[in-house]
Amino acid sequence: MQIATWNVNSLSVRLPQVLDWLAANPVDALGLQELKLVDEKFPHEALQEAGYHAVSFGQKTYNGVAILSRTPARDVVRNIPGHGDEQARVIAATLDTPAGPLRLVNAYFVNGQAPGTDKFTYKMGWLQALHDWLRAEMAQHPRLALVGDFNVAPEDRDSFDPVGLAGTIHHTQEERAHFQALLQLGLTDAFRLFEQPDKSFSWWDYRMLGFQKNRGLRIDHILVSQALRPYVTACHVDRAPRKNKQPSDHTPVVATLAL
DNA sequence: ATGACTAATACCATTAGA
Repeated sequence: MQIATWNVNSLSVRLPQVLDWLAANPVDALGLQELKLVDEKFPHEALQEAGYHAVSFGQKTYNGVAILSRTPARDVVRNIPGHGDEQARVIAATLDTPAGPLRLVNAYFVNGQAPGTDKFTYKMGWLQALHDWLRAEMAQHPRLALVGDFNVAPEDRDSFDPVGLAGTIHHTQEERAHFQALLQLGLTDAFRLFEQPDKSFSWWDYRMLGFQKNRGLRIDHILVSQALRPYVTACHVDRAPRKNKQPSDHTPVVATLAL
């Protein structure tokens, strides 16, 4: 089976591209971020016609996440239990595969704007809460994948300019320490299980010909638990949608699992 | 480089993204 993540930067605008992409890439599950719409406006019908069930957690204007899946999702959790949050950033659900259940956690991590800002403080608290909840979630669901827009470039090689951007948002020690803490829960970055091209990124700024110059960051990730890791047979970034007319600034990341 | 794009808002300028 294949699972994927894609920050679409407005599902209303990007729905045709999502449908096109799913037609060409019929993944079993897709985590979407930055829906920027309320649940009442979620395009269930169009996705159903494309062969996908969906569970969504939206809000007006900003944020919003959803899980699309070939089979119905169950035991849906919205946001981090016990962590009060006005922003719709997490949706988790269980998918039943022939080989057993797979727990999928799809998250739109906080951006954080810049170190020293209130938003950065919010990001740190959110990351800690996610970590603490995931520890319990993984104990309950050994076969777990955490996918989404992490808004963290884990290592220097995940940035087009690690020197110039050192210490800036997505590159700070604090953010990277939180990413490492997730790995210490037993999660593995599926992308790095395999040989990858240099300068592999998943986001490029809309400005200054960022994509054309490959001035990007790898901030969209698929992390798998120890129980899932042996089943991962491939993981790649699909740059193709970034070449669309009116693209999202992010592009999908896809992992293949022998499930 | 206080910049550049893109999307949403009950709006024609501001906020947010990363």
